[in-house]
Amino acid sequence: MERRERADAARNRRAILAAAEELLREHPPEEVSVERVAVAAGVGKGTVFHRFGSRIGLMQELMSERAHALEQAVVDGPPPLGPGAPAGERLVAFLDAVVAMAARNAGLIAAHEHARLTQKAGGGTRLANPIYVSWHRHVSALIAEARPDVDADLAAHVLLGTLHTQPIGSLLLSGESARVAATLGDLARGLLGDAGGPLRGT
Amino acid sequence: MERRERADAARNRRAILAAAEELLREHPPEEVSVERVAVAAGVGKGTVFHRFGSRIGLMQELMSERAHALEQAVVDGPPPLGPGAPAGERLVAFLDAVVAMAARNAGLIAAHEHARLTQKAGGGTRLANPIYVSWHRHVSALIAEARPDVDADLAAHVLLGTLHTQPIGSLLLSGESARVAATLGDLARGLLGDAGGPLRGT
DNA sequence: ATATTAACTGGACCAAAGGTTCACTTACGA
DNA sequence: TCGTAAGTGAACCTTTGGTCCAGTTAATAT
Repeated sequence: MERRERADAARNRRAILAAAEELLREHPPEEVSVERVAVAAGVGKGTVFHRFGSRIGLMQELMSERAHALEQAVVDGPPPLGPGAPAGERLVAFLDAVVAMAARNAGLIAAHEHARLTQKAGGGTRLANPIYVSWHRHVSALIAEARPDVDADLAAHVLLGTLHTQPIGSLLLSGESARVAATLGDLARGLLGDAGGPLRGT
Repeated sequence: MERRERADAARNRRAILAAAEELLREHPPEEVSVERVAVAAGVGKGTVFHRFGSRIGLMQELMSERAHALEQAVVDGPPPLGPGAPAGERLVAFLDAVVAMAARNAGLIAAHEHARLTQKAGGGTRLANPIYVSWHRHVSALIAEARPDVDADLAAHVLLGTLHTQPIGSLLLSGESARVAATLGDLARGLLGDAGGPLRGT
């Protein structure tokens, strides 16, 4: 018979995630070692690795929790985020939503990036991050739909990759996410050849 | 009297730089430890740190060598890279040149990024990298000149930060720099509201 | 209730890498 | 030739991601 997760394991898993979340909210990622998370959660280091495989695994689990809501809104939700609106509008709406999410989790994103670079295996492509992949696919598809003549795949990497970048990361941390959303919107509209151009607000 | 660099020190410095360059050309950055560079250069690890201060210091020295030529072309050289051409043209020309340089040194850029994330101090902003700062200032100024209404500072970060991003990095490594240059050009032209829009080639 | 078992646990342990120390050596000016 | 500041490099330190494994325990079968 299929055994489900043991009660104690589930409790510890939640304790670890909560501890990591809290530590990342109050400390820069490079100060949040796996061991420290384990201590804060009241478990041994081995347990953390047993459950999450690696530092990256832990970060990814945290990311997934957060990304799930956005994912649903895109697939099922009402326009302009969900299906139904024109591609251009959906793209801008999605970028807004992603920036908002990134702003709320700037520390976590930085930590994930930190973990990725710290790891040994060179194979640690960002394409191994399922969340990034799904976001990229979405943005890329929207761009291609609106402008079949541009390199949608690459443009999507530029727009999304920005969020993993340090100068933008610190802006998000300092609460200037509106600027980031506006600029990404300008770039996207410009790329799609929107007649209004990058002028915003006017 | 002012003493200049000792002959043996100069010899070792060049040996270290050459060894690092060679190793980075043939191995992914996370496999090129400072110690390995030292061994390849035939010196002790302490010497490397004495000369360059840290892993980042070493990488930055290598970058500077490469960036110097481009710097000159921008300040002194003929248009459209140098002064004289309209801002929009200078911007596109500069992005082309930067992408070309990044393509030639993709391994080095990845290594620098790797070093930055590995270091302890949280203060390791990218703004501590003088080359990035000068590039950013240039791009930002050009954008502001052409379109005073957009957030030039941030747009410049998006355009340049892209080059430090992993998906784009691997494209550069695999020789697809033309795509990268084209897409950055599309984005820049779109942002500047160029009538031609992002259509290229047509 | 008891036995069985597979999953869970956690602290000791390991290796890699950046960085520091310091006694020793050496190039260079006087 | 001599004094010295600069240069050198091997041993050592520390941190951290990750592994090991012997002991523990929750869930299931009898």
